[in-house]
Amino acid sequence: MEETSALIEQRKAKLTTLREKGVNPFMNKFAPDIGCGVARERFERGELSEGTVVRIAGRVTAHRDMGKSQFFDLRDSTGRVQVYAQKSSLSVDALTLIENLDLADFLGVQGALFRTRTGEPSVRLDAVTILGKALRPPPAKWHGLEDTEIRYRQRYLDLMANEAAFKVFQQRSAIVHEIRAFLHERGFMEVETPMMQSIPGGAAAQPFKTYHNSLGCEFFLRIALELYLKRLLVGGYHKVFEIGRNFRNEGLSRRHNPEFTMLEAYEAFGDYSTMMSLVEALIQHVALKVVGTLVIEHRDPEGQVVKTIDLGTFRRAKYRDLVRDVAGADWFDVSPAERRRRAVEDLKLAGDIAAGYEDFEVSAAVFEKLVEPTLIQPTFVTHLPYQLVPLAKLSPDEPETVEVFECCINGQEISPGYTEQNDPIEQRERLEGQAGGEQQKLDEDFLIALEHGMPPAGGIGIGIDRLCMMLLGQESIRDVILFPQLRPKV
RNA sequence: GGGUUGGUAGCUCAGCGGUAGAGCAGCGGCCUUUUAAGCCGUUGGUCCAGGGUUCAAAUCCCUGCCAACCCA
Repeated sequence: MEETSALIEQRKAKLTTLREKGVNPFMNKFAPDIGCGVARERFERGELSEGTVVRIAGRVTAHRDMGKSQFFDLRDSTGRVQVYAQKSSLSVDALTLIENLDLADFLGVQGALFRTRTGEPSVRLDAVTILGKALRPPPAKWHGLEDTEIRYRQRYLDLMANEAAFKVFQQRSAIVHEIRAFLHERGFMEVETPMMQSIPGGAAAQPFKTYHNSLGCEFFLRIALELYLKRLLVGGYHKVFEIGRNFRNEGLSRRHNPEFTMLEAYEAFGDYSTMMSLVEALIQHVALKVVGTLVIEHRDPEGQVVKTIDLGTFRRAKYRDLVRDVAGADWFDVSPAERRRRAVEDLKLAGDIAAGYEDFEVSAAVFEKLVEPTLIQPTFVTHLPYQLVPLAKLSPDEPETVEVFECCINGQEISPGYTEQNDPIEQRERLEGQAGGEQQKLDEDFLIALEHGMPPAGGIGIGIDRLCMMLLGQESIRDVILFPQLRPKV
């Protein structure tokens, strides 16, 4: 970006002026003794008294020039506080600095706390240091930055201009922190497994390819964590989890980013039922700690509540019952050909049902298109057809189904979980017979690991991005990922 | 991949065949407690790119690029 504008030239000229007068506009160090927002709050609460000298540092976000009196707002990650400078009492250096000040510059300020006539908690500037000159103008101050493309491509500007966005990513960080705390508390060990895999497994998805020069072979970026975490159960760890990036070479949408963050956790001697309790407790823990409530409100841009999600109770429902609710009580009693006809003609799913779809995939399309989007309140969908989940164990009571749940909230699948298959012979058969006839290679090493004996176990995955969308009231995955993937700009 | 909407000053936007506009920011001036400070003055443009229609195109048409939303 070599483009120049008058605004940049003006700022550069001020930079030169500062240098000429012996002021270093990019000071190496300034040690604040309190945050801007903290100083303001503690003064307001009476914990700091008038006259207390504070050292604060932050970005200049507003400047009100009264002539001999100068006011500006200094902002850091804790908030903002007003600084007051009386020109007549400034040193020559400080005066030079104030006169060459621009919005977005970083300053270090020392001064005493006091209240202005209007009662605004302020710092009376006594000494000032410029810590980092901004050569480009910041986005406008009260419209914020609305251009979605700039918000995503230059997220730092979004964070600078939009307090709501700034807060979302602080909360996302808190969510991940609380998930770790919750799992550590229950004795889970965090591990890291390969992102580059020669056989990508654990899910049905298109992988990204890459190449290792000195090994001279292709690798794939992982599409799931599952198969490596189960190897660790074989190795003897009983409770493991990983939070990490998965990569899927598929479309982008409001709910899909090519790289996304998953939690997977496995517990030896657990099953899908104990894992359901774990997911429920985990989501409730995180909601209470980060949002402070189990009742999550989603609002439209005007601030009207458009959706309320009650995390207090998690309903349990069977897959087949939910499909029957939308497709007819006799849905599973008619012939496969009739089901396909009804799906295409009556339910208008022509575009969602490929010619080669098998019978269970027709029902799966009904579930995905007509049931899942309606599951706003937390629902564990159980007893899925076995073809959908080749890595889970069959239900003893209903052998056409597997011991699996899909936890749907906010109309999206947020967390699958199941009783993990630990029979190596059956696992091999299931993987070999996997649906869709995809030429997916078998991960022989994984099957060998199972042959060495894996304890019965329950496993879960939680899509962290979708969890954040649900908890933080964001309708686009791009609003909970700091740097979402966009087409590179030439 | 298809459809819809959008791309104009640093930011937010108006203009939709006839001289390129506003608010804020910037620059100059006034003001010793302001806070979306105020008042006076003022600078600033590859109207996303390329082609076409026209006496005349930001505006109409075509192609392309980028984004958002919807659909697949």
